[in-house]
Amino acid sequence: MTIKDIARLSGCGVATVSRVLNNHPDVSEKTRCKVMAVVEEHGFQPNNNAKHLKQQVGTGIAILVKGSQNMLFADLVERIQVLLRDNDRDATVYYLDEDANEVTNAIQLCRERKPVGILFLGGNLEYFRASFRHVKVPCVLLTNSARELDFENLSSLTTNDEAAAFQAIDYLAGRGHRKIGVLGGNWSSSQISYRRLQGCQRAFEQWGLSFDLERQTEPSRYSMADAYEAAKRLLERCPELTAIFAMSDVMAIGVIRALRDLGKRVPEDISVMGYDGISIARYSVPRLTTICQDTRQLAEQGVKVLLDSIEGEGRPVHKVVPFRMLDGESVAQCVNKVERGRSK
Amino acid sequence: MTIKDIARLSGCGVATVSRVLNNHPDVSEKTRCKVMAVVEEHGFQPNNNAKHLKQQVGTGIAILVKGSQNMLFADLVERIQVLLRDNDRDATVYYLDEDANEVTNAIQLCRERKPVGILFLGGNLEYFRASFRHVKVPCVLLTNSARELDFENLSSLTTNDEAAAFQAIDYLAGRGHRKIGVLGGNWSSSQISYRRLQGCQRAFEQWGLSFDLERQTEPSRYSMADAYEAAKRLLERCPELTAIFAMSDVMAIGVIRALRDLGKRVPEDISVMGYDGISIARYSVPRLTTICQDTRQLAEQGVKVLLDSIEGEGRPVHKVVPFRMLDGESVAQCVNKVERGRSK
DNA sequence: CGGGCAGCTGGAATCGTTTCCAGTCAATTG
DNA sequence: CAATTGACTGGAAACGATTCCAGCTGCCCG
Repeated sequence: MTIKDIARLSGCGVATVSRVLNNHPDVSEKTRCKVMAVVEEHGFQPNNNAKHLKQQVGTGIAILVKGSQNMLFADLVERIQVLLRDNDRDATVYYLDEDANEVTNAIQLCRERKPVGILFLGGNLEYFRASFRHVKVPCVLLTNSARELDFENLSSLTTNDEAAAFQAIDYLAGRGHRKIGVLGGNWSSSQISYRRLQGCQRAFEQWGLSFDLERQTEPSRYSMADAYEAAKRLLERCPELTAIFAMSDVMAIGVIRALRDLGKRVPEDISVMGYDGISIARYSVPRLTTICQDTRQLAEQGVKVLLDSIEGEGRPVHKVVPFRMLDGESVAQCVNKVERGRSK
Repeated sequence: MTIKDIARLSGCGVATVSRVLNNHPDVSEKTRCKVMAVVEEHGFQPNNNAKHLKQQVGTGIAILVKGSQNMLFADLVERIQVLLRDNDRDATVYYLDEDANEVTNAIQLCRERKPVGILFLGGNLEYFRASFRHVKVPCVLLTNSARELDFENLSSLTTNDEAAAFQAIDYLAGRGHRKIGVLGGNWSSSQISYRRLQGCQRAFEQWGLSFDLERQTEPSRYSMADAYEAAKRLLERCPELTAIFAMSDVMAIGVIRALRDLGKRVPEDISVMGYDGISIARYSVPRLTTICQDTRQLAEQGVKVLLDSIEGEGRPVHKVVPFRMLDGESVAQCVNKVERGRSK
């Protein structure tokens, strides 16, 4: 069933049918009805390949997601999909392994599909530097800043990771914690983790707390399983900790489980601070005290920026969306006076 | 940059270039190299619209997901995407609201996109009866059986919900629980919930336990927030319960949170049984005792069945994949002798 | 009455591929 | 040496839409 058949059946030319289908103004009401009747009757749908071939555009948008365990991203992806659909766009999601090597692969796929725009969740700047040179379509990086790259087609939206991490540590220190462990991604390969770490360090300095990077931190993937193991390693090496800052809520869940398996209570024996503010934070036991990223804004603005870029609206933008602290039950006032007295 | 340019630059015909690009055998090694060199140099990618237009096929697969809160589906979607990618297919995910009205909308989109196959997670048979009449491409329904529909193009893969729910209740009853609440979807609109409910009822009968459908059950969406509220309503109405069976782990998390907020300990005061076996089950506090669906098999077999159908391999199939009980800490032996003594 | 114009229509060119088919060239064979 | 083969090759016709452009009305006005 093609446009030609419709033309034949409705007794007019293909051009007219096309005009009806695309709501062009200069076609008489009578003809429009006649054509629509035939179209309805046969449930005709124009062939998108032919359409896009002629129009020289795709409509599809690619969503690249790095680290599928990340529930924040799952939330974002869903919001984004809905928003795009409201704008008559549809999106293909590509999940990338947290390990880097699959990325070029995904970009390859992405280029084959010729999306008209790309949303990248959690990507590293290195990927862009290395592989996005030849990507010409507009691109929005979410939860990471690409300000320093200033590519012609690359915008970015992020939480102020440094400030958020600062506040997390500040919050813990303000409750008396002096020995705080930090669990996050690989500092050297992930800007996001690195910036959060910097925020931590600034807070430690400001409070005059010593911070031994080697001892008090432990790299981990952003998954419960990895964080579980990492927390055990960390606590074995550094048993004097009274609080742990996990750089994602999913990790925090793993950490809490690990602590309980070690016979420690949260928050009575040790406090845990999360990051992200995923929905489970409000339902877990104990409820997570966490840094809450604004997924609604990230999604809405991300989509808006991308669509604007696709429409050809000027220069890339690099925005920072606000975060807020979400109080839970996983952080307690530090009362281990005995411990602190004994140490040193 | 088109295939014609490549032809001109490499000094041969378009047909030859096309053959090189598609790895056809009858092209000399020399020509192949020459063409590939030009292709590499310019980073040429053939236009998929033209390709698919000519080949009369899309390669895309649509994944329809009903109820985005469902983490089991999130897990499945990711596995499926990876599997499809390994088979050189790419997929577009459409999230549907748990409310029905959006479905036709999605089907509309689906038809515009002309996917070559559809994977439907958690769909109701009514959707198919109503809206899938005209969908001609192969379709696989996951986590629900479509055996009774016997559409030409509709396969299905599911866990034996009835047996699984039976085992859940049987497990609880076997640990001394006599008053068990059930939290699930809307029995009348969701076959999945209904079959699980039937399994429950069979178990109650077999143990000779009374079961008041109105009092002891509470419908809820498959989300933490809804289950939280539903559990509170249920317990207010029916305070003598010693165990609650939640028809998804996500719901179980909400239930546990609600119970704690009511001052009840899990599992000491009241036991909670989940369903799905999502990864968080092993990390939550307490660890969930739950029915574990085999997501690996669901994904692998689902993809296999769909791809086979696309290749045109005969009749639709309706398979049942095994489940298993995952022991956690959210169910305890019922020792409320006082309670039981007092009642009646 | 004829020229001009507006409103509508349909033929045909176009988009970038794939693939059929006819053609070239060199090697092999009777 | 001519004929037959086989391995390659390139021109051109699809695929199904959009859109330019030319044509056909009917109408108004001078």
